[in-house]
Amino acid sequence: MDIKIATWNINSVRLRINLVERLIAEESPDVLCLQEIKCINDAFPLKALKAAGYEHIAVHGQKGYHGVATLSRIPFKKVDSMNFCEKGDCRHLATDLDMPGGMRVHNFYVPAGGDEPDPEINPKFAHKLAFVREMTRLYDGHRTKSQNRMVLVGDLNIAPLEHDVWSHKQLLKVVSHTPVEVALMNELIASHDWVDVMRRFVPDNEKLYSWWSYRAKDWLAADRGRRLDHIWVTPALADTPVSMTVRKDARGWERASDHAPVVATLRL
DNA sequence: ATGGTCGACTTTCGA
Repeated sequence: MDIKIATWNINSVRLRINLVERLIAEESPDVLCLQEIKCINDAFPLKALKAAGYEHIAVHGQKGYHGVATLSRIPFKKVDSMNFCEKGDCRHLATDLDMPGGMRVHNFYVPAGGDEPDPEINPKFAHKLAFVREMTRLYDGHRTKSQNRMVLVGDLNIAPLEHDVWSHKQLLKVVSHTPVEVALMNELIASHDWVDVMRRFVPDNEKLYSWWSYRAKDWLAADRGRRLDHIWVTPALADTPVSMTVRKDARGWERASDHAPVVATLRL
């Protein structure tokens, strides 16, 4: 069987519900992970998304900021969310899919980290680094069987490779591509042997982005993007990815999010 | 040259 998983930082799900519906109509993913829903659970557009074919919806929202939701055509066996950095922010959902062999889907919204790339003077950057460190310790020690087949997606707010940004040199001191956070992300990847699914399909020496700033006069012409969104799988699923698409066209839709959806299909 | 644009508990903050 194939399972199609999509991740999208929607930047207000209420404002862009029509764009979510459009992506669903065009891609029909089995699982859709949203970040920055920016609403409390009660304000989440549950009815519209159920009508779009998602009977199983986990929402972890808060007022105004952050918030994640995982929509699925496959039932959940279990839904968890971890509280990182004891902040109470809604930045994570883990859903166990009820399917042969099982599969756990982690949906993450990592703190952006503010502007100043010095944790000594910027508490937001310190929070980001602490958050990624906590992710590294997510499965210290033994994993359970349900933690064997895992997918981790989301807006991780870090572009680790040279060609994950439009200018490696010019972004070395820009939060999202600084050596300290890239090193932490690499530790996180190594800690669970995560496989970078996007880079399975696009070589490391080719530019690959999922986010383009709102501030550019012409985002498409300037093409000063960064790869902040990711799809990773554990080694048990390393041989399953058969396709991956960054829906860059969605960045050009009317009243778009600044992030493009990333879609991958796993063949089980 | 140190901006620019979004969305939200908008007159400010987070991204």
